[in-house]
Amino acid sequence: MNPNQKPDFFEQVFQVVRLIPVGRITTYGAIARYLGSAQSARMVGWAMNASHQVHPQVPAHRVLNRSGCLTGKMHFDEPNAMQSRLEAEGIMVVGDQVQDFERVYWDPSQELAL
DNA sequence: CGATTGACGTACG
DNA sequence: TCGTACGCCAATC
Repeated sequence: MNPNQKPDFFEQVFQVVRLIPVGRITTYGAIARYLGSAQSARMVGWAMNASHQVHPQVPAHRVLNRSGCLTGKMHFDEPNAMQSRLEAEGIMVVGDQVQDFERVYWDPSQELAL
């Protein structure tokens, strides 16, 4: 990376994603909104794309879209990895869609509410 | 430098 | 209620 280690939007996203508890998930929009870029949910997804080469391990598999669908499963080393990890954490996934989405949903602006 | 795409979300039909 | 269209911001072609 560049020596200009300013508060990158990407790093901000990684930080929040890492705070997601096991067995819980969140959405791109929720993270974007928490960072103040509510209308830049796409940037969150873009950041996730870089999360593979970043820091320890960013639980990108815990980040889904507003529908609770595993939109980014195809971007993992193996499309099956995302669902497998979610199921391993107790999250039921059927048809690339998370079950009990509302129950496992974790909102940073709510849990990390300032 | 300009056009297109993208791990999304909201609005409209 | 479901399907389609448009908007945002940044990176890549």
